[in-house]
Amino acid sequence: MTTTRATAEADRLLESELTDDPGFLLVRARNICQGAVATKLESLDLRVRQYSVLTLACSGQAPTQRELAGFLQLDPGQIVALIDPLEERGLVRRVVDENDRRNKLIVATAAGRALQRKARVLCDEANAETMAELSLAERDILQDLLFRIAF
Amino acid sequence: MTTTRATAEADRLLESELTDDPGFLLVRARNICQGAVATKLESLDLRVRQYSVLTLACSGQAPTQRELAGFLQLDPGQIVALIDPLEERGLVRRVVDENDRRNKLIVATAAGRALQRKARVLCDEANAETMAELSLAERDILQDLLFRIAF
DNA sequence: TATTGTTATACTCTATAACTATA
DNA sequence: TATAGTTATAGAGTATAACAATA
Repeated sequence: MTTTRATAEADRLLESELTDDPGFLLVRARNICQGAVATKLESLDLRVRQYSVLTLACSGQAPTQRELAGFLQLDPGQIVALIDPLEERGLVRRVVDENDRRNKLIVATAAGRALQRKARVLCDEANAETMAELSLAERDILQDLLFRIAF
Repeated sequence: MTTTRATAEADRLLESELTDDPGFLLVRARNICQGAVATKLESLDLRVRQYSVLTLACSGQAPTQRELAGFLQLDPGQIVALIDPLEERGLVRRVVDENDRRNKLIVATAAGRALQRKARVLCDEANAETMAELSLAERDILQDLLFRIAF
């Protein structure tokens, strides 16, 4: 995402009622945050989505691809293309669930866990930059409010 | 966006540290909100982006296409394709800026203003649904926090 | 020379449906 | 028959560069 913050250029547009639209604010905040994270993760050759999958694979919950799709709000068809490169790089493995052989459980390898720890640090940095204007208490409040919308 | 909330299916994944990542929460909240708004606006044959442009065109600020691009975090090249159908439908007009004939000012027509008012009502409904779990005071807080990240 | 809008192109993301293997 | 994963395809969204008109 090369998109500039491009704020100074059009300050007068803040007059618009769009500025009061929480949906619009969510889109802008998400774009800025996503852009910051994506930039940081480039150094590890990871996409934001791949980082999400890797983190879930590290959770110890051994999610199925179907569960990943639900949690990440993606179609199951997209999960395949998301996991393939991670598996090729040896970061995660697809383990057939012996209780139901249709399921493939996604689990991180040692290399995957190591990379996830590095990525996590970069993400935290990016998020801190994005929320630099907010106090730590405000960040906690935001997190709580977003969680209740998101789940 | 057909994406389901798909929460019940993978509640145990909430254990993952991803749940504490404000970037991930922003993405999920934005997806849910965007989906609700998009569904509502379908009845007016409006995309979310088009609604944003239309609202800015109604602001009385007569933005240039360049200013719209900055405010909406889009490349100038995309603004053309965004405005063309609105102009064809007679909702906005491109007015050459006589002070600088390179600029085209985007202004809403009477029909555009009427449609924007309808769309605004639908958006408010969608946003209210998205934030149903939050008290009115909490919605104000969220709006403030998001604004400070977004601008 | 620099900037606005325009056009074209390629790439990513998203949505949909059909196929296979297991149950 | 129903579900999990896979594959293919089309459409929407995004990034990039070149061009004409204007400054």
